[in-house]
Amino acid sequence: MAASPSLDPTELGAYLALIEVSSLVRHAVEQQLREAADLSYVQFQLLARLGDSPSGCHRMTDLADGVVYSRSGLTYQAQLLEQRGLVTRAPSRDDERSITVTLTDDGRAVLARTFPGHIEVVRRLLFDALTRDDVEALGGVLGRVRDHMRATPPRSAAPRRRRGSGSDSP
Amino acid sequence: MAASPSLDPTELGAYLALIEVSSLVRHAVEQQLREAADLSYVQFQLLARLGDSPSGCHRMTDLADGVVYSRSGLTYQAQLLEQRGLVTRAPSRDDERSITVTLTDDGRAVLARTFPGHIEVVRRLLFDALTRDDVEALGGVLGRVRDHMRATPPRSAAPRRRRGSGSDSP
DNA sequence: TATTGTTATACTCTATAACTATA
DNA sequence: TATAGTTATAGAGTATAACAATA
Repeated sequence: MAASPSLDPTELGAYLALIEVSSLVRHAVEQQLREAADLSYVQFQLLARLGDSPSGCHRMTDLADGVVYSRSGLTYQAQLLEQRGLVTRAPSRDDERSITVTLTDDGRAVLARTFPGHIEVVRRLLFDALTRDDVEALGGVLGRVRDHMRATPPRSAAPRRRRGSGSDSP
Repeated sequence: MAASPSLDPTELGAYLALIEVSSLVRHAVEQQLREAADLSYVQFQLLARLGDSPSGCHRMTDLADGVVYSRSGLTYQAQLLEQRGLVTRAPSRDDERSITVTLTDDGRAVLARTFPGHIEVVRRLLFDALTRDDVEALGGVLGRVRDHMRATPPRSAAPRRRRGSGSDSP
């Protein structure tokens, strides 16, 4: 397999541009979040995801699936947020094994206070150079990629599976 | 400040897709590099950049500008590569302050052995869902963003400047 | 037994500041 | 003085494995 694995120059260029752009955006955004609210990007993502939910809460597992790659990593970040009083954690009534993470008023306030600056950085870095057509094209293509990835065997969501390339039958 | 900072839904969607896609690509690629050659992504980038150079060498500063955000971070990674015999470091004849980093034969071999698998992951994840037009559009737009970013005050390349938004008097 | 989550631990990476040496 | 790079140090983040509790 992987006989002629080279990418077209066009593909290679797109890949390298993706890496460079996303790295710079990520870096700039992390810096802004750190200064504005002393939040890591993961922490911000957790708050944003909770804030986006109508109920303002999610189970740990749901959060882990969308944001972080290991459960322990999520536990770590959630603990930090809880210590700062930005979220609460409590067992779910639905399923006693699950923990429901809920955004507090303080957490919502921090989110509201942080979001504008975050968006500002993104817009300046990412969108100021683009036309509306560019933005639509970018979102369209990346959305397609995202859907493809979500449908693809997600190495992360299957901590059980040894990402072995064939016989993983225990 | 930042009175109406919200992004269009289109912009927000493009941004979120960019973050999710780049995170997943990065994660998958890092995993592959770690398993295939025990390389971090930064280390791979350094090797790739050196391999891409006609002379097979670069100054530390040039490498730092393109790959890493702090000089000490680059020193750290370069040391690891040197310990493994994948690069050499020697003072430049041109400017005795500079260190010239050179890819060794072993380094080139590792690069050659690692690149196909790397590309394979990228293609499967990123390009299998895209048409040629998609790829061209993606590369075009991201290339424009990259150019814009490179022209923009690079917070990273100016470790001296306190990125304070006006009065940075300590 | 399978799932949810935590803990303990070890390790990688990164950044800051102080330092040396050359231009 | 400014630039190129290293070192010391400290801290954040992540993953793995072992663990407890619920379904």
